[in-house]
Order: sequence, then C-alpha cells, then structure tokens
Amino acid sequence: MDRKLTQRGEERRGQLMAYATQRFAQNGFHPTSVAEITEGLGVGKGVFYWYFDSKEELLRAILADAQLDLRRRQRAAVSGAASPSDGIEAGLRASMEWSIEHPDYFRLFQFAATDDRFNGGLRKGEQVAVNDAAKVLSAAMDAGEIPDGDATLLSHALLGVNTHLVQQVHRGVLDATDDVIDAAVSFCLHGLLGRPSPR
Amino acid sequence: MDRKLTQRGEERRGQLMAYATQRFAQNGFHPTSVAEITEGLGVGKGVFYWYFDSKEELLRAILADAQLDLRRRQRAAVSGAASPSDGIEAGLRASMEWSIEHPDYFRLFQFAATDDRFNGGLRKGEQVAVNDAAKVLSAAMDAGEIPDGDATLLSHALLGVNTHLVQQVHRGVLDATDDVIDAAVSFCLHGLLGRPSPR
Amino acid sequence: MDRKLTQRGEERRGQLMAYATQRFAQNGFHPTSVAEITEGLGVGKGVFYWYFDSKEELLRAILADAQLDLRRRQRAAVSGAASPSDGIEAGLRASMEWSIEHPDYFRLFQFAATDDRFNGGLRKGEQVAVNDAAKVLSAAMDAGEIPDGDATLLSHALLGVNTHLVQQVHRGVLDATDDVIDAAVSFCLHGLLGRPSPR
Amino acid sequence: MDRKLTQRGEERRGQLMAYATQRFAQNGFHPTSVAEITEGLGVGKGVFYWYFDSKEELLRAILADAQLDLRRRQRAAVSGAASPSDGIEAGLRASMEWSIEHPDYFRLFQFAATDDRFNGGLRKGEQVAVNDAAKVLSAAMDAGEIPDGDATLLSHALLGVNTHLVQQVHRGVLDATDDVIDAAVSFCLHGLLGRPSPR
DNA sequence: AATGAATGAGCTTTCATTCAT
DNA sequence: CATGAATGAAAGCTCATTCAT
Repeated sequence: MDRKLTQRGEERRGQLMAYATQRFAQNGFHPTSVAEITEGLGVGKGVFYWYFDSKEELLRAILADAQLDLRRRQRAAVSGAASPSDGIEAGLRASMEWSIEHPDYFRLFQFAATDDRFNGGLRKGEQVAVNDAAKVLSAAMDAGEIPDGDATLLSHALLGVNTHLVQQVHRGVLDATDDVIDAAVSFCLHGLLGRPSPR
Repeated sequence: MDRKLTQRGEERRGQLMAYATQRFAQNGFHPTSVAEITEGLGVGKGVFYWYFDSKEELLRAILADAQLDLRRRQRAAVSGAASPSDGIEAGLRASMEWSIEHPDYFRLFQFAATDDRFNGGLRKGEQVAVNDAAKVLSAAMDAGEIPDGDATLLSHALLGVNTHLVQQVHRGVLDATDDVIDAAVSFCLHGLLGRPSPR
Repeated sequence: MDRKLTQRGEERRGQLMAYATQRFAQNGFHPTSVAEITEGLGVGKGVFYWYFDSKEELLRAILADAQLDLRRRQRAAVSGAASPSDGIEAGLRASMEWSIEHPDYFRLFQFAATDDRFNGGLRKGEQVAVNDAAKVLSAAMDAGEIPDGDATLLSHALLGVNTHLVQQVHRGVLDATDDVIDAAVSFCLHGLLGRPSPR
Repeated sequence: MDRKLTQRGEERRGQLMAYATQRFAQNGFHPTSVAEITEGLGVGKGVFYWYFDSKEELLRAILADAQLDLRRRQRAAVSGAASPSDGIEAGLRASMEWSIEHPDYFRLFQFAATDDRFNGGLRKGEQVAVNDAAKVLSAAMDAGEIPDGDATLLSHALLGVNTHLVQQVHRGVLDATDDVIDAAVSFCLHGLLGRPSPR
C-alpha cells in the first residue's frame, strides 16, 4: 500500500490509526472488527481498505509508529547522558516514562509479543535496544564499574523489570508516581552492581 | 459444567486440554478453532461441548490447571527454605524452572494477560504469589536484611525479571542453562539488597 | 475436502451440485453467489462450506462429474462399434446426444473453457477424447479408408462441428431433431473423406 | 455515453479499450476490476467513468469494435471472390486469419458467448455472417454445385470448425501455420460437397 | 477532463455453537 | 457419550460507482 496521500488522506489515515489503537488496546485485536473501527469514525468500510491492505497491516503500521516514537525518546535521553551508567539510567527512565504515558501502545506491544504474526517487527526493535544497552554494559564491565556477566542477559533483566512494573502501573496495582521509576532504577542498578565491592 | 466424569471421561477431557494447550500456544487462541481441536483428536465436535461449555471456558480451565501446578511447585520450594531470603531465592528458582519446563503454559499466560476475559483469573493468582513474596520481603526489611522499600513493587520487579528472561529462553535468545537462572537470582537479590545498609 | 459423508450428507452434496449447476448455467458462475445457492435450497450458508472448500471447488466438482458422465456415454457408444469409421460416427453421435440432453453441463463446459481456473481439468479430458479419436483416424488413414492428414487437427475439426451445432440447438437457432446430428455426422464424414481418393 | 470527444479524448478512450481488452482476455472479465484498468494506465478512476457508463458498457464497446473489424475483413475477402464457392473459402480464410491474429478479441468473443449480458450483440453479428454464408450455400445448392441441405446448419458447421481450430491454435495445441487453415478449408469444402454426386 | 477519496452493498468464508440421530 | 450435519451471525475484504475538489 504505497499510495500517495493528499493532506486529507494523511489525516484520515491518522484518524484510523488513532482510533484503532484505542479499540485494539481496549478490546483486543481479534475481537475488534474493521466495521467497528469505520463505524466508530462514521465512515464507510471501504475507507479502511483504501488506506490499509488488511487489519493486520494496520496493526503493524501502528506498532511501527509506536516503536519509532519510543526509540526516538530513548535515543534523545541516552544521547544526553554524561557517562555510560548515566546512559543506562536515562534509557531506563525514558522507556518507563514513555510506556506509562502511552498505555495503549504499551498494551499493543504486549499483545503483539504473543502473536507471531506481529512479533517479528517488534523483536527486531527490541533487539536493537537490548544490543545498545548490552554494549554500554560491556563497556562498564571492561571499565570495572560493574562485575562481569552476560551483558545481553542483564539487558533483558532490565527490560523485564521495566516492562513488568509499567504493566502494574497501568493495571492500577502501582501508582504512576516517580517513585516507581526511581525504585525500578535503583533495583536495576544494584542488580547490575552485584555484590557490593568490599571496601 | 460440573459433570461427574467417568474414568474415560476424565481422560478425554485431559486429551482435549492437552491438545488445545498445544494449539493455542502455537497458533494463538483466537486463530485456533474448536474444529481444529476436535479434528486434531479425531473426535466429533459434540465431544468438545460435552466437556466444556465454550472455547473460553476451555482456556480458563487450562490456565487454572497450569496455575495450580505452578503454585504447587512454588509452595513446595518455598516451604523447604531455611530462611526468608532462602525462600525468595527458592521461589524464584522454582518459578523460572517451571516456566522453562512448560513453554506452552507460559505462552498462554502471556496471552491471557493481554485479554481481559482471561486476565481476571490469572491476576488473582499472581497477586497471591506477589503477596506471599511481599510478606517475606517485608519480614526481611523488618529484620534489617534488606533496606526498606515498597515490598509489593519489589516483588513485581522480581516477577518481571523472571518472566522476561524466561521469555527470552523460549525465544531462543538465551540458552536454557542453569546460568540464566543463577544470573537472574543474583540480579534480583542484589537488586533487593540495594545500597548496602550502613551498619 | 475428503470428508466421509453419511447417506444424508451424500444427498445434500448432490442437491447442492444439482442446484448450483442450474444456477451457474442460467446466471453465470460469477454472478451466482453462494448465498443464492444455499437460500435456494433453504439451508444455512455453512452447509455449503461443509461440503465444498469454495465456490470454485464446487464448479470443479460439477465439471468433473459431467465429464465423467460424458466419457462413459462415449465409451459405451464407441465400444459397440463394428469398424473404425463406425466408431467415429458412434462417438460423434453420442457426444452430440449427450450434449443436447444436458444443456446445463454444456453451458458450464463452454464457460469453463474461457477461464483458466477451470480450463485445466477440462482440457485434459478433451485431449483424451481427441487422442482417442485421432487414433481411430490414423488407423483409418493407414487402412486407406480416408486420405492422409493431421489426425489431431481433424479430430478437433469434428469436435468443433459437434460443439457449435449443439450450441445452436441450445440457443434455439436449430431444432433438436435427429436431423441435426445426421447432418453433422454427414458433414464430418465427408470432410474426413476429403477428395474421394481416385481409384 | 454519446460524448463528443476531443482528439485527446479519443486517444484516452482507445487506451482504455486496448488495455482492458488485454486484461479481460488474460484475467477474465469478472476478475478484472475497473481499478486494475485505471491503475494499469496510471489514471484516476474518474477517467474511466468519463468515457464509459460502466464496466459492462466498456466490454460491449470492445466487442462491437472487434466485430466491426472482423466483418470488414470478411467483406473485403468475400467481395473479391470470383465464384460463390470461392467466396465461401475466402470468407473462411479471412475469419480464421483474423481470429489467429487477434487472440484477445477471440477470447473475449468466447467469453461473451457464455454470458447473456453480452451475448446479444454478438449473436446478431454472427447471424449476419451466417446468413450471408447460407445465402451463398443456397445458391450453390440451387446450382447443383453441392447437394441440398440445411444451409443455415451447414454455415454453422463451417463456423464451428473455424472457431474450434483457431482456439486450438491459441492454446498451442496446433501450430499457427497456413496448414491449419488449409486443412480447415479442405475439411469444410468436402464436408459441404458431401457424397460426391455420381457422374 | 481528471483525481483521489469515499460509499456501502454484497461477496466469500469462518466459526462457535446446537441438535437430531 | 459421540457423531456428523446444520445454523447463521459476523468477519474480512472487494468493487462498481459516485462525488467533491
């Protein structure tokens, strides 16, 4: 679907994506029908297929957009960091903040992770982020700042903490205060530091 | 569906659940049809509805079974622990081991978490586990073993690490060696210890 | 679709094929919807897909059945012939009679010939019939009964006469009397004989 | 749609018809969408409906054009013939040559013959041609050149041979050499001559 | 003349569920 | 208990056609 869109077309496409994001996040992808989306926007069903090849493609487009936005945020945060460990912390904070600000995207990520049809695109993105983090961790290990360990594994551990805590926030189990982020960051950094070097 | 089942009936029910677990995990819940399940087992569709009220109920039954099994394993592990912190470690290890051993159940948990129709049952179970863990953490805090903090939040952090690393193992990103579990445990324990409390 | 069908199922399948044959022949394949077929029989839409994988498959099944029937008729006619030329005449007559008796099947053959999706199956059948005829013609040539010529081409010429005249009968341009068949046979035989070999 | 078209307009209309002819012949009329045609030409959908009232009308226009062209060719051929039987042969040859040169048109004729919505126009044209031929045949019968018979029926027999052999050429079953036409003509003429009148 | 967007009826197909046997 | 057949709402998607610009 490489249609050249007019200004108006671009807007419609955006509307469809925004509304679908909402419905998919609230109702689930499979239970949300294309008709529900177009009716919700008060347009004909054909409109949908003018802009997207299929319902699947729509979700993929949404996910790609969201990932792009998240990555931009992370990059911006990390690039302003003074030291490697600062970078890790900044990246962590940026991820969590973004995820808390975008509950719908977060939910779609979670769903997409359970479905191989969408998984692919996400995993590549995740891998990039994890690799970035792993590189920083490796550097820190080489510099003796943190004990040696499997940098990839540790990066995933960070991601796990991050993700799960955000999920609890969205579920209302935890409050969306800065404390959650602070606690997560603290937990992660100490987890990385490992056995406090004897003094 | 509180039918009293004969011996043979129990077996059939078990077959249905086992096969469905497989299909749901591999194909997804929505994309897997009831017909696929009954045909896969070579039985008529009536059989399915003799044992389950609906496809939804089937998944709920599978999830309940799985949770029960997981909890049993955790309880057994924790109950044999000498100290609170030993209990935390044992519980963590037990969770990860079970999750690695049961990829299909793990996938279904992940999926169920994204769908409010199934979420409910799981969350109660998760909450119980988290509360158990939080209690131990609180005790450890009171005993000065670990610094004060939000016990619930920390429990979720543990769960996040656990879950995410297992996922990577299932995805083949990480190898299913004991090292993963060791690293996770170490990461978690140090995360909990946080800044070594001044003495 | 290799379902084992009960007696009742076999009947339903037959009903669907018979009714669809009628509708496809009268209305055309594309313009006839599956709904039209099931509604015409007063059954649910699902019934259709219980017996056939798709509308396409249904047509293919109809065509295969029809071809089988036609071939049986031809074989029976030819097998009873005393001489080669008798066989040609008998086959020709059998073809035309069958085609005149089965206007719906005839129409579907005509349509299928215009659509590559259905063409395949038919052409194989046609080729078999043509080859059979060509063999007889070759024999007749060798025996000096008819002048030498391209046996395949001549077989197709016979088929062309046969087919087109039947079409005119169905259209009401020609009357469905034995005269048409007689005339066709005469035309064909003389066409084959060609310039009476000088003696 | 009796729009007066500018020079450029005529060209566009011609482009649309040419491209559609191709697509209809290759893909089939029903399976080819208006969008496919306009996109194939890189023009907007509005263009199509500027020149044609509907997809149906487009096909009718194509068929009418094709018929006109064929008839012109036949008329030219027949008009130059010295004798009635020469005329028959010339007409036959002209038909076959034209049909072999225009596979797309030929295919569309075949398709149109199976659909009552388009059949009408064609049949009138066919009838004219058949009547022309029948008149010549009648004359030949009266003159004792060929045995008496149903002139209309025989004309259709000629048409059948002609049509079917051309089809085989397009299908690659027969080679598009002059031999095919020669053989067809010979077959037809001898078919008409029937039992060589005893002298 | 031409475009891209929009319409919406209608299509093929799926599928959870029910039911006669 | 079990089966195969049936149901029919609803899904995803297509497409001839219209229309504002």
